[in-house]
Amino acid sequence: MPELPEVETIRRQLEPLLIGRQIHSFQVMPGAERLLRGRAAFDIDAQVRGCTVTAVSRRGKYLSLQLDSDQVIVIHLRMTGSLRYRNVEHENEQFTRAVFRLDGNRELRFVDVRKFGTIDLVERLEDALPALGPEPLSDDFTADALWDALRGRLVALKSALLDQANVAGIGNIYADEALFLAHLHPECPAGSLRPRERSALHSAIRQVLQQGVQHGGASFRDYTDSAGDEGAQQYYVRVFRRTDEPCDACGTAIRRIIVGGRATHFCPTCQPVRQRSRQVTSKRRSR
DNA sequence: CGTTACCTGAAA
DNA sequence: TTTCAGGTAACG
Repeated sequence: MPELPEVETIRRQLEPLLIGRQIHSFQVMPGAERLLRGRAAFDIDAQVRGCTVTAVSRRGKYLSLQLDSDQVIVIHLRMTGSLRYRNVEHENEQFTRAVFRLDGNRELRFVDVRKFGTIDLVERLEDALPALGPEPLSDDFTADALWDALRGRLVALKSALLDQANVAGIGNIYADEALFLAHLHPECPAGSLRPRERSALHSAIRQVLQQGVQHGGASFRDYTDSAGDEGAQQYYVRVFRRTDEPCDACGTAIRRIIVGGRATHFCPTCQPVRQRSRQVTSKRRSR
């Protein structure tokens, strides 16, 4: 469920709460063992016991807790995962799948209805990450860097935005929103963008993600932050899940289509299919 | 490359 | 009862 702005919101909340805290134990609930991707809970528990959290970071949609043992806990929330920072006495959330017991009678709870989320323990962060594109809110993310990822590709532009190897952290909400802001049709070939469109897309991506962070993320269905509160970004979306509602730029009914297997929302007037898609040139060399 | 599987509950 | 879901990896 959570995309970059939601994970960043959680990171900002947890950072001051977790830094300096010692982990007393780690436990996985019965039936949720798969979230460790084959590793045994007792093994993780043995390694993190007594360790202190020294940093809380984010890369794309991954959250990581650096430990003073020089190991890193890497968490991905996938579709319905969330984290809760609670006092031990606080009522247990339904669908709690794993718990880090901390000093001061605190707990970090991993809650996840669908059990898609994962927790890894590694020596170096990169060991737990797949190939990821640039961080869209960092200086590394330039219009040129974006174009490097899109050039030569025939896939639907939206699918390219969802590919974490191109840009890290964009998900279904912010892909639709960025394309709306950039006036680009979600199905146009990724490699067909002209220079102005590339820079429009580049700034649209940054804008929607920044706005998402400012509003504490978007709570459409499941997302809540580490205190259990909702974000506000759902009140600011222009197209996402607004099927048949009037576009607030031009009044045209928002359309919903499926692109790359994902529900996709756009304004057919503000985001027209390009008359003649320009040739996709220079094939991109394989990474 | 597009499609399917992974899970489970809420909404239609 | 069926459809749908803020994601990704594994298919063919």
